Amino acid sequence: MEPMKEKELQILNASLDLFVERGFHGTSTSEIAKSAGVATGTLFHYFKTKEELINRLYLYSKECMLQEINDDYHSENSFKDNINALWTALVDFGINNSAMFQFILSFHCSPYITSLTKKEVETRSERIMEAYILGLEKQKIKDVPYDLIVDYLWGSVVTTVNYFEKHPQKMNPQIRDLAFDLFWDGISR
Amino acid sequence: MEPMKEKELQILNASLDLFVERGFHGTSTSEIAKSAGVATGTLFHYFKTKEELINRLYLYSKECMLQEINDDYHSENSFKDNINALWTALVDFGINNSAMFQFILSFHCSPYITSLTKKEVETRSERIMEAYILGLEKQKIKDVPYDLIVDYLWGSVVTTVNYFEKHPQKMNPQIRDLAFDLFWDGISR
DNA sequence: TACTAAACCGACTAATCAATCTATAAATAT
DNA sequence: ATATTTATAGATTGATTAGTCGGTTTAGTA
Repeated sequence: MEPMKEKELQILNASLDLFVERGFHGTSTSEIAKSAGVATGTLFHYFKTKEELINRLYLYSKECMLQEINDDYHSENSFKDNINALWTALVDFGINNSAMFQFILSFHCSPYITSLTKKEVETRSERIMEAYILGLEKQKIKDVPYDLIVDYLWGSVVTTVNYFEKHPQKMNPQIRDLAFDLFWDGISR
Repeated sequence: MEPMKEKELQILNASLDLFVERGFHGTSTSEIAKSAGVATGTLFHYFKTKEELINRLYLYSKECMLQEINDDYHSENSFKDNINALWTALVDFGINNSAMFQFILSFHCSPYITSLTKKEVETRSERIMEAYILGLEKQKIKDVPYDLIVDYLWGSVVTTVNYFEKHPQKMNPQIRDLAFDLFWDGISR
């Protein structure tokens, strides 16, 4: 991604919080501009339309998340350890970037995100996941459609992050590892 | 719930589809009225405000879902069989009532649903789940916080329903049972 | 210093929104 | 039969919206 102007980032960050809180149509461009400390004219200088804003915001958020799991794969580690590292990185990202995580969650199947944006994100996502995927040693994992396992991993991450959001006092590595076991013991034979 | 006038139901059904497709603020009351085949005046006769409409729609949807799992508990069956019946009933509801399921998913933590509505739904929900909960025999289940198990069950249902939505050709009882095993083997020791 | 282009501003506009209002028609009660 | 309430419609209203426009400031460059 190209480096971003300061005001552009301010607008992205302001709209991130507002979109999560009130949704796409529930947030007016003037509110975003005010919250970002810029004029509406400036907003439309950086983003041609409100739709372009949310699409760029989606790309930006996904990019942030993917960067977190980019360097976690180590071929010398066991398959379980690698999956655990991936799962944990995603959960940690969700906890430390609550708004971004919720945004990705809420908007990944939203009609405002164009299919072009989705495709761009998916291609990137698949390339990064590839390393983990290749390690999918069939003998240790149940004979279940590959993409069901992937969806199930993401579902488990989402459940865990939301659980920690709801019960912050229970947020500790022990329960986190316990939650991973719920996933791992489910998929392993 | 009280019996509903015909037009009231038409409005609820029309708004269900539109809210899922375009969100709360993305759907205008005039669109809802048109799609329901009534005038806007009629809509506001049955629902004082747009917010009341979405709250009543939420109650109505949850009620439909809870009715599906109301009579499935049988104390003479094993704990696993009961949990399986619950899980399967929820997945089947999600498949057969796609819009309602997505609506519940999207709006259960939405700011438009008042805390009063949420409380009303939760109380009802907890009373129905109680039977299943009581059967939670600790010796068969991992020693994990009770509400994490509940969240994890719901997460597993959501993942499974969405998977079937995405891959309709893979929607069969075999894969459904396989998905249940992913959940069950995760929580059982 | 003088020129240019990009960044930035906020008043403005046409469209759209939730909700109201007035007017009938239908149903129910007396 | 008559009075009263309820159901329905659609035109209307004041507020709000996404996006524009003309002008000003800032930053880079010759």
